[in-house]
Amino acid sequence: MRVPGVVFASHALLPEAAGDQALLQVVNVATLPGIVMASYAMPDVHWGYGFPIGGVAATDTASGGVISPGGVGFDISCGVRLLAAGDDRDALAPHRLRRLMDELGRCIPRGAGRGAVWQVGRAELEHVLTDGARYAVERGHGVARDLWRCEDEGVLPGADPGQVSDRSVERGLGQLGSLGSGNHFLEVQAVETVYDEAAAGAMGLRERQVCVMIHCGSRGLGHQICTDHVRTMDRAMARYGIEVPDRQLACVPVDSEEGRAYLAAMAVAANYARANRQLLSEAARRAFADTVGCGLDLVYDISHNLAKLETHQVAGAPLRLCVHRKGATRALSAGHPELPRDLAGFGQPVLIPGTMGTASYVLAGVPGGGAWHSTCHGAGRVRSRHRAAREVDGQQLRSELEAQGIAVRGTSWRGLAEEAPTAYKDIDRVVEASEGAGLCRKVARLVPLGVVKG
DNA sequence: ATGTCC
Repeated sequence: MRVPGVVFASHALLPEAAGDQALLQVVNVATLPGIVMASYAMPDVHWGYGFPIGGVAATDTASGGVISPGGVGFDISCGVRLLAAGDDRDALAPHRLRRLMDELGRCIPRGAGRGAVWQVGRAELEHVLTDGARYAVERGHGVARDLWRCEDEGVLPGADPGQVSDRSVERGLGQLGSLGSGNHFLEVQAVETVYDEAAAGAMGLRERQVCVMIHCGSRGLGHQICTDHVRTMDRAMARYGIEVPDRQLACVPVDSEEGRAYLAAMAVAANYARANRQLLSEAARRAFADTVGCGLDLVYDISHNLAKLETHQVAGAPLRLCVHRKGATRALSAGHPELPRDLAGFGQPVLIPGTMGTASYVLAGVPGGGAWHSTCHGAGRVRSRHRAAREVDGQQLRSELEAQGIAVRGTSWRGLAEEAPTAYKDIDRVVEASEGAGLCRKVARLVPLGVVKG
């Protein structure tokens, strides 16, 4: 290990599921060339590809620091977007909620492969890949204000479609504006508790308000980009004299041909993911307008799978770092120049999707935030998909959720069972540990009214 | 996460 491993967690949250190698992965990441300060893990840490999910690692770009696709994940720029409705939950009587959920269930494409809100050709897709959500808005899929409330204003700079394989583009063509599967969802929620009135007010949130949370990523396009660049780096590593304890940690110097190629391709996938969430927002807006007649204003949009080049003070000197966040969310403190002007006094909004049927959170960045201003990203899995599918009956789970008043529009019974709340850590404990560790503070807690499940 | 193996 070149640096220590630092795990932010309560004892109860430490990964202990049989065979969960997450803490070994924290150790493995600590061996990467150029890593600075520590290999960090958030309270929702669990076993991932190479890096743990919930891992944060920064490398010094000026002294051979590496970039590793495993430190971003296969679902590049997977993230969350929250929209606030004009209506409060009191206005959403059961029959109106049912109509709304039926319409969302009809118009939100989801599941492996199939369906997209926006059918584009190659030329149009290329604009999406370089200009992300901004291009979607320029083409009428949203309003200018949406972009002010997106991380990076909806566009990650430096995207080069020339670094992306034909196969990646092919996979991306038919999926623009779709949830995908696994833990991805679109939920109708209500604000249950506001912890910080001033911050919530600035974000446009109040108690009892209806919201829409969208959790999805870069679909097959991002997956293919990760696959392609892991293979390239696996072959190139030896030329740079790099050895890693796990082939899944394939990496190259940030400042190398392969490193720059990955970052340019990663930005392509990030822009696809941001446009994807923008298009799904527009579909949700149409469904709300048609069924309950109210609008949806964007609260924020933020990724939890990304590497970014950031300048941080290390031992009193500014260093240009490549900060990998995989299942970890950036959480800038108040006053940072990258924050939207009207939110500058409150810290970066951090959107935490809970497990299906449980709560979700809005958090904010705090001064002195550790781990390069990062915090948790969600509940964190504790049981494998296989085990959850064996132990949970999807149809029974849906009945239980409906009995709690949560409308469910799913895709497959098995997929529903794999995402059972029992397969995940308790989101309340994860958020409590994150706040307790000084990584963020609570702004609001939201509860589900209806879920469209990928 | 992922046309859950080109």
